[in-house]
Amino acid sequence: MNIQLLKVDFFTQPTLELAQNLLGKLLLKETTDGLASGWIVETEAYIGPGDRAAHSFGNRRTKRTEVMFGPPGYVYTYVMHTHCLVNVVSGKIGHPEAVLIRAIEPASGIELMYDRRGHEKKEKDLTNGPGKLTKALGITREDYGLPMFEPPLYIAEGRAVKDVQSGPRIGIENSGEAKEYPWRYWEAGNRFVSR
DNA sequence: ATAAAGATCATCT
DNA sequence: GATGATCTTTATC
Repeated sequence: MNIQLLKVDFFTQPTLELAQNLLGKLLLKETTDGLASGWIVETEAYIGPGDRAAHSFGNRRTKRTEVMFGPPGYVYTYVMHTHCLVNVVSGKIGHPEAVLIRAIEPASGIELMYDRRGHEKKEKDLTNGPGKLTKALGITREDYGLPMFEPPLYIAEGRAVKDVQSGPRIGIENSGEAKEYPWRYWEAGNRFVSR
């Protein structure tokens, strides 16, 4: 496989466009155990200032959301229920926007994923959810703030996506009107998409 | 006061 | 049984 890392300016496009263009891209993570990667098949956009569902809502700037205010192309990891979630920071400096990676399709290092997730599981269950893919790839809060265009955690050119669908996001029922925003994108027909 | 970390409970598989 | 942009508690500044 010829891995072609994405250029830095790929991340400078508008968040909603980036969320769509990330589909089909290859997400890679290198650890001491080896390399694991997968194609991104599902994403969600979070635009801080006007998005109640975002941690950076209302330009709330803290040490925790700090990375989202910085330049795009960086990793924003968040721990929830002992599970870890990954985001790709987007928007220019001062704009707390990010794209949540909800699901990927295993590409390489699959054995590694089975070791982390459990050999009895089906391939589909390895990465079809935010908390799942982070565990499968070995992404932890330690990866917070790392650049997404160089090892050990980075994104490269992947496959062309046939059809992109969009719709309301998931798991943010208590976010008021923001829950209606169709900022969730996924590859149509891909079985690795959650739900 | 703010941030990080661990837990609980409803929902889906 | 597993998962999840939450919630509560404790640690740090």
